Amino acid sequence: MKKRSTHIRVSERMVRRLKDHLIYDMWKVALEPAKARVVPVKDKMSKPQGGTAYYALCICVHRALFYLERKIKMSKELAKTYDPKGLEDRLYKKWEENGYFHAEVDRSKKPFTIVMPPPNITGQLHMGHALDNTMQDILIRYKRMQGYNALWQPGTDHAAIATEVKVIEHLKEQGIDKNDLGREGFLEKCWEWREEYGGRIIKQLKHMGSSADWERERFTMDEGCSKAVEEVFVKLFEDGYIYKGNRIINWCPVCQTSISDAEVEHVEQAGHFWHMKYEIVGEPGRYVEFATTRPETMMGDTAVAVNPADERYQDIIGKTVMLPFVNREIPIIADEYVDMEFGTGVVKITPAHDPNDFEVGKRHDLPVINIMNDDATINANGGEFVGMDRYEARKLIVQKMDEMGLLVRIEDHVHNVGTHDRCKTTVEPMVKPQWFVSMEELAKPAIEAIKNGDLKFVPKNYEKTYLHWLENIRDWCISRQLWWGHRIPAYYCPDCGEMVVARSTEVPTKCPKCGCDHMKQDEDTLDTWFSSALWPFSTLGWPDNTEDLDYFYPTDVLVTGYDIIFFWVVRMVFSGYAHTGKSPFNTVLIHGLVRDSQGRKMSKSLGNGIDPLEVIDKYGADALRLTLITGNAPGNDMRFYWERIEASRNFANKVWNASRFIMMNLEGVDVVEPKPEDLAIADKWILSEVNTLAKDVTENMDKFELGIAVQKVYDFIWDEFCDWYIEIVKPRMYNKDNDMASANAALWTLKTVLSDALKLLHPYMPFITEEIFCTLRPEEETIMLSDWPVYSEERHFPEEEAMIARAKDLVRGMRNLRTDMEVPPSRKAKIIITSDDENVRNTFTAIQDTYMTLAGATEISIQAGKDGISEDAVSVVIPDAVLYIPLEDLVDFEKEKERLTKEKEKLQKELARSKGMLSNEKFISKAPAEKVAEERAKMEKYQQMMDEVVARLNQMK
RNA sequence: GGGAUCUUAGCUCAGCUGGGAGAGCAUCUGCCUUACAAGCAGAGGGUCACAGGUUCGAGCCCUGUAGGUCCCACCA
Repeated sequence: MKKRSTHIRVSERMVRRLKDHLIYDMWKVALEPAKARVVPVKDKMSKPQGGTAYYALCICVHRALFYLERKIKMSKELAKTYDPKGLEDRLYKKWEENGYFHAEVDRSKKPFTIVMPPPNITGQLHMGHALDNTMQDILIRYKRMQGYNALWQPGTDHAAIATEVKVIEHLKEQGIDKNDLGREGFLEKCWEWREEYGGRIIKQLKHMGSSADWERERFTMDEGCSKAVEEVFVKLFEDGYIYKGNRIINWCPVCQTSISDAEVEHVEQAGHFWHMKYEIVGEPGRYVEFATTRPETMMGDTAVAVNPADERYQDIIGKTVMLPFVNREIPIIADEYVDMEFGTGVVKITPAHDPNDFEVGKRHDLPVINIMNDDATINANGGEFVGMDRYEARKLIVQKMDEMGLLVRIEDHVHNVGTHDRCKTTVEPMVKPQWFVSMEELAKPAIEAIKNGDLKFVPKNYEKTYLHWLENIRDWCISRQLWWGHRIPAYYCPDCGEMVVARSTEVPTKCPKCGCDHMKQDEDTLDTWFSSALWPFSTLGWPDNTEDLDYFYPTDVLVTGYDIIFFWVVRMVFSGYAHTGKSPFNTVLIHGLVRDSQGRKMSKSLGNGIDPLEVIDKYGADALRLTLITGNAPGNDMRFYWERIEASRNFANKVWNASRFIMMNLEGVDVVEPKPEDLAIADKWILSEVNTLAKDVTENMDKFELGIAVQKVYDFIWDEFCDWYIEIVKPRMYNKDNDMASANAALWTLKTVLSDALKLLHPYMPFITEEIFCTLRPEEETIMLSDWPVYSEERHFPEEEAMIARAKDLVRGMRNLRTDMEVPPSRKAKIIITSDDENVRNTFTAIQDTYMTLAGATEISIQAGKDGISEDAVSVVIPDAVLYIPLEDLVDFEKEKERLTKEKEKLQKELARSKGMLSNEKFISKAPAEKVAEERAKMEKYQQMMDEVVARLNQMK
């Protein structure tokens, strides 16, 4: 436990002054018994502050002690600053132990379901998770408070490649090679690794305050999910959507597996264009010149192609050229694919190592010659270059071509190179037997879903991205040459080659064709996303027809980043339609990336990532959550910087202190619901404000405008509740007038409004709100199951709102005047309010106690005319009234004139604008009547204020 | 090549269906005031990228230009 002591913070300069006056030592002596000490502060307060020093000199020792006693008393009850440490873990434990997160089928309630995007078991919590999970938690907590049966279904993903790479590394450290262990042995290690580290990310998510139903935690490779995967594979195969084929795929030479198109990231790279030539057979000295970015593939060339319409090459179509090194004669063919305008209009065709060439090759029945091994070294088909790495071979080939006089020139060239998004290795297109999902038919309902409104994206513009991808979809390569993952349920007969696809419960022991008894399962596993695609329903029990599935499915909202729309969202949607007949969710809430303060992507290699756990440790989870949600439009990337976290922390502290103050005043007092007539105008006003706030926040949250919603709560608590209401009711709280009913009403209102505000804030800042709520209302068990505030017409008080608006105008006018005229706040004054309007005068009388203290008034008199106002009073014009303050000795007439002139200019501008609009006939005739009326009212108000200012100026002459 | 998106105060960003430009941070001034100096009260600061158009009225809608970011795409 941190030991607390009370500090009096003073600037170094003040300490010097105090010492000069011998007060310092006296002060220290006086502070001793209170165990407090004076701490000179270097930072903010070291700037010269004449007023501060002056004030300090005036403080007598007794007064210092009075404050100290109070401060010490308060620090005993609740810490002076909000300290999230300790408190967060304690509250989270309470929530979890009480089962607040758990959801069971309950037909009397409406379900609300979110499936958590399963984090990789290899993952460490990063800002992306933090944002994603905060948004989900906000929605879940909100709906739960609204009375929905809210289920947040969590779990983890087996992350095939990532995990396999991780475990291989792990084994390497122990000197073990994957292949020595064999498939079974390796898988055992993977499971062990998962046992040890796989739950790490879940623990970290809990630090965020995530209220997921951990009792339902799932894993993409657990029994149920695996069953779902198998079922889907078999079904899709039987229906003809899954096929095996020898196609050109993206091969990662480092991970040694095929990858899908979505996993290929195109990166711009500076490379070269090598212009080379092949000699035409039978025409010595005649060459065809072409350009290539990848000379090393030339041993796999099986043709040279030109455009059939290209006049330059008409006479050579059908001839052959000689391929150097391997001395193979290859044809010159004509194909539309070749762009005549580009380069020399000649393309070398390498069907085994280029997707386009593969297509050309198919059209022309060209042989496919693979020249590479799985690790991207040249194989036996590469003649003399066998065994070399692809880049090494490239260099040597260029050199040798040059020596043979076949290299024409080298050009610099920037081009897009496909890389594996996980390891950044340049992918090698290769022809291999792989499994595919035929997408065209399956995509149709997913496209239709957007068009018929079954599925919508927030923000909406991502629907275009989604549709564009689906409308141009290509078949999905689903097989991976990995061990960790769902093994493809296909079985082969080694004798006759027969293949059977079957559920594990129906695997044939004997080959159905030749009857042999040694069927072997396919070595490959499935793409990780194949199982994630089923996540919304596999976690609820599918393929079995469970109660959970029937009740919680389809889910309501899916929250995820725009970066995995193609990987995941698209695949979940088409899978949902294919296997359950429904879209797996009706709304996709998309968020952006969290970037660093300079707008760069946070990445390990740059080392610019900010660890959410570090932020939580320093500022608390609530501050982190608030920072991630505010100041950013849905779907946009956001920058993270520490100043923003501090601002959030400051807000938490504000909430903490306001609550602490209220609770201190509630101590030992029995607060009861006041009679309606006991509620003061200010009470009704703030009750009305929080009532409207509940409506607005609910509306924003229903539209998924989370940032706007919490911003409104923030503004309400800080500006309206703390800076106005609490200040207004302080005299009543202290019960200076000895009016019990009034004090009770004030305290009751404080308590009520604070409770509602805390509830509205709870989804965003769960910890601090829970801690305060439970202290404020010991009879309540938790805020997270309390009722969400609902707008009620009975608590709508427009008249009181208007009245308090007048009080604010008055106080602001007084404050401005004090600043302009340099009247110190300590100087209290008499205020005379004049207004011709009786109603206005009555209002100012009625709300006198709301502004008297804040305006720094000792006495208020309200009158119609200007009788009895001394000539040298200072005045402020506010809507419908003028304030006069007799400050004889302080009035500087020049300053006063200056002030009023400035005011006049301001009003003139406003008046000109208003008059301009109203004298525009077209505005009068075409704009809606209410707008015209509004403008007219404004004009009248300005005119009236203007008249007052002018009258005042004339009087001063 | 196609598409999306952005350009608003010194910085980071809000600004919902078009109706008097906002916040936080930073800056300046005054303040230890019966919760909070992680605070209070004031103040300054913007031709809303540019050019047209629609409209009584445009930061917002339309067209174009410039610049930035991102996604998709088979130009060797």
